[in-house]
Amino acid sequence: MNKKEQIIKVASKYFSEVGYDKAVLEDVAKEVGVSKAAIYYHFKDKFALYEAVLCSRFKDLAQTICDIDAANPEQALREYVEKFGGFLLEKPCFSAIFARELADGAINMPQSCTKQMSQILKKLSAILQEGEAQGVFEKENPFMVQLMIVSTLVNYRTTRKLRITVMKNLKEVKNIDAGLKDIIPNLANKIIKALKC
Amino acid sequence: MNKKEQIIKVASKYFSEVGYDKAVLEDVAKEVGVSKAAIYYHFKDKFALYEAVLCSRFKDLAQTICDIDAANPEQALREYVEKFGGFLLEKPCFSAIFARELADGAINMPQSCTKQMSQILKKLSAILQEGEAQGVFEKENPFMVQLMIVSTLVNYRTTRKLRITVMKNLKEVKNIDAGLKDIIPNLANKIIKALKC
DNA sequence: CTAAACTTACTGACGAGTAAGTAAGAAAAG
DNA sequence: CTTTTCTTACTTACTCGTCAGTAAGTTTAG
Repeated sequence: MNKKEQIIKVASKYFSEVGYDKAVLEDVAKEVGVSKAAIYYHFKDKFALYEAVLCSRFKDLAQTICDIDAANPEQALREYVEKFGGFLLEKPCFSAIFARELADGAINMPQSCTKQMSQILKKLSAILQEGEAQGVFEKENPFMVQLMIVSTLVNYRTTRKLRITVMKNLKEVKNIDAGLKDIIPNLANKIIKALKC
Repeated sequence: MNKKEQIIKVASKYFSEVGYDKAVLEDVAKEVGVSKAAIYYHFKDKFALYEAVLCSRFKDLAQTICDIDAANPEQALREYVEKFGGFLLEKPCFSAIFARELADGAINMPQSCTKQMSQILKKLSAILQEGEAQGVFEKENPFMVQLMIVSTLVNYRTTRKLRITVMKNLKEVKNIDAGLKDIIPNLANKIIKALKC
């Protein structure tokens, strides 16, 4: 791994943990073992570094999603959820970054990333339409379905500590929580069930 | 409305629009028509102002949710989604604030607010358990159900512009999107269907 | 009159970004 | 071949804008 990639990786961690505004390039630099100015050697500015983080992740995610090729719409939708969830498991920093982008309305998201998001939604929309055409799924707003999947997954990741806090306050929900990995198949089942005719 | 409440209201708008870090007290002060120091007269610091915004909203939301009293679990769950969504419609600034808190894992959320969140989840958990006991609903992780409802609703609100951008990129999803108000009953139906035995 | 509710004019910490420089290696010139 | 020049990949030591917070004072309301 070259230095530029090291910078991207460490920055990705900071953007994830503390968000864009609180992520400080001096901290990133120290952890990589370079000076802050070295980061400016490789990236025009802080935002360019953030873009580098975002774009590589969205590119990989879109590729993962567009590679879905299932025998039927139900299986395709299951794979959609599983592939999405699997990606979040594989890239631990991405959930929080994604969740913050959703929460902020993605107003500063580079166009290449919104393009990838469009491709991702296109895939989901195609699955839903095929399901509808085959009489397997009811017609449904793909944006709402997308958010039921995506925001649930990413926020499930980001709210881990919050859930523990909430559980401490309540007796009724003890030992009910699970990790992200465990809810992926569950969520897939629920989304499919919600959509089935 | 007294000055303190005006400050809370305007601050709520800024916290919603640009997030905590980017919300600048000088801007809040100008819009209220006071000096920044006057804000410090009423609130200890910026975070205390944020807490005031958060706590009043969560208190009202928890009250709204805990007042749900339906004849059966299915109706109760429907009301849960409708009341939650209705609250977000009534308090336009709250969705983005809530979404950012979820995305950040609510690590700085005051205890009184996490307490209210616990009460809200307690209500949902009770509805789900009653539904399970009556053989109406399958057993399900209440955190996941909560996020399917809450994160979908709040992020539906925050991603309005993003959805327009995404729609511009795609031909297949034209004229499919809807406002938050329109998806509330739809989401309720889908959640209920997903959970029904 | 007093206390509450403000004001102006700051201070100082923080962090993004930069100017000027250096070291090492590669390429070009003689 | 050796020396000069150029390039890449950094470095230190800043600058400067921003904004949270504050001191000292003034104004307003009761």
